[in-house]
Amino acid sequence: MVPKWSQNATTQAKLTPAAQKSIYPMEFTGFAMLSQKARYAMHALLVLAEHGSGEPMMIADVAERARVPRKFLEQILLEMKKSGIVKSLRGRAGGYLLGRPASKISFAEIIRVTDGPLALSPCVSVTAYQKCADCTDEKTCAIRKVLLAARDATADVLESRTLASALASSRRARAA
Amino acid sequence: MVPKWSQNATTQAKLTPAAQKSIYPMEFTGFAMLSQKARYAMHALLVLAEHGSGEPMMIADVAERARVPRKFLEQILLEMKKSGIVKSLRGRAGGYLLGRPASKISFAEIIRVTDGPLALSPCVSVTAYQKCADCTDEKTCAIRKVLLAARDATADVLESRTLASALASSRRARAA
DNA sequence: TAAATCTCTATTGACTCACTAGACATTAAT
DNA sequence: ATTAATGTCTAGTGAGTCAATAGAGATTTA
Repeated sequence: MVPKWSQNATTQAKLTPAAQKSIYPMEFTGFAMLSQKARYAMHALLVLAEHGSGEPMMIADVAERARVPRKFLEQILLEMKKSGIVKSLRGRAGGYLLGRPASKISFAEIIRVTDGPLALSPCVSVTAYQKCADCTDEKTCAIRKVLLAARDATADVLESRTLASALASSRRARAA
Repeated sequence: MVPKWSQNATTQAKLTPAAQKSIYPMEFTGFAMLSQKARYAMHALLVLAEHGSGEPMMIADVAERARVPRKFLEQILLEMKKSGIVKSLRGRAGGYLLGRPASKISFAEIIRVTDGPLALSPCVSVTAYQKCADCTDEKTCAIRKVLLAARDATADVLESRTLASALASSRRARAA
């Protein structure tokens, strides 16, 4: 039950093939753990945000700067495009650009696209609500109240942090 | 990419075998979604909390009251026992009891046992920290700050809510 | 027309999830 | 001492997910 990445190094199981090839040579488990895809997406979008909104940036360049496997990044950026987070230009001098100012792209949005809703349970999801099948009374459910509070706390943080604010805070940290 | 449980009913894919048999006939996806095991654990522990600390309660009874498959519940309670959340009596008139007062058992603890750390990334985990492999400087990482704030927000909520407080709030809601 | 780019679908191997099965150990009543 | 009732433990299973990889197709510019 103990997640593999919480075991100490000597007892650690062998790596997944993904992890062996990936720049993240660890196994992750944990109920709220972001997928590799989400981490890749955040890195790539920060690269695009840093690059600015002048010329488009080619997938290959983004892949290199963000250290994301190129073919995987293609899929990720395609999803980002479908959700409006980025836009693309095709053909000869094509590439990717942010779809909106970096200050209008929150981490909550990025994570929802790659990994789905933030809620701990469908019955507390704002973007994808569903009643639990066994729940006799949602108003009095002891568990739902807790999960709702947890979701709201997470969402508050992730909605308020944007690519722009993250970039700014990291620049501030670097300066200091 | 859109998680299946956020699609509307008519386009919903067929259920997993687990979901078909389970009392939760839905598919879940979502980065922070609790496992079925965690939900079962919370239900079962609330049943034990409600039952009180007098006589032990048999697995079979807990399973029925909490509506959890009996064999699966055995495994869950065994893990809970190993972490000290419950204790058991073996033999003829055996059964399970909470290992501590319900006011000393937080949801954070339950979830950590069933689903692992609360952190969104190993580098922000308090209970199972690990450095990310690609991270050149943790102090200036744009992403880490966001994930850390999210983890802290979630943990604050889940650490503060206990079986006792959940039970009380649900009783209050029922009275109103 | 060719070259460079993004777009889309399919496939893969290792792993996880939610169980299920069944043998084993312990205790209390008879 | 035996038996019945309980918890303990290990292993297995089928469907599904994750993190890619492969390769053909569409679009644009030179």
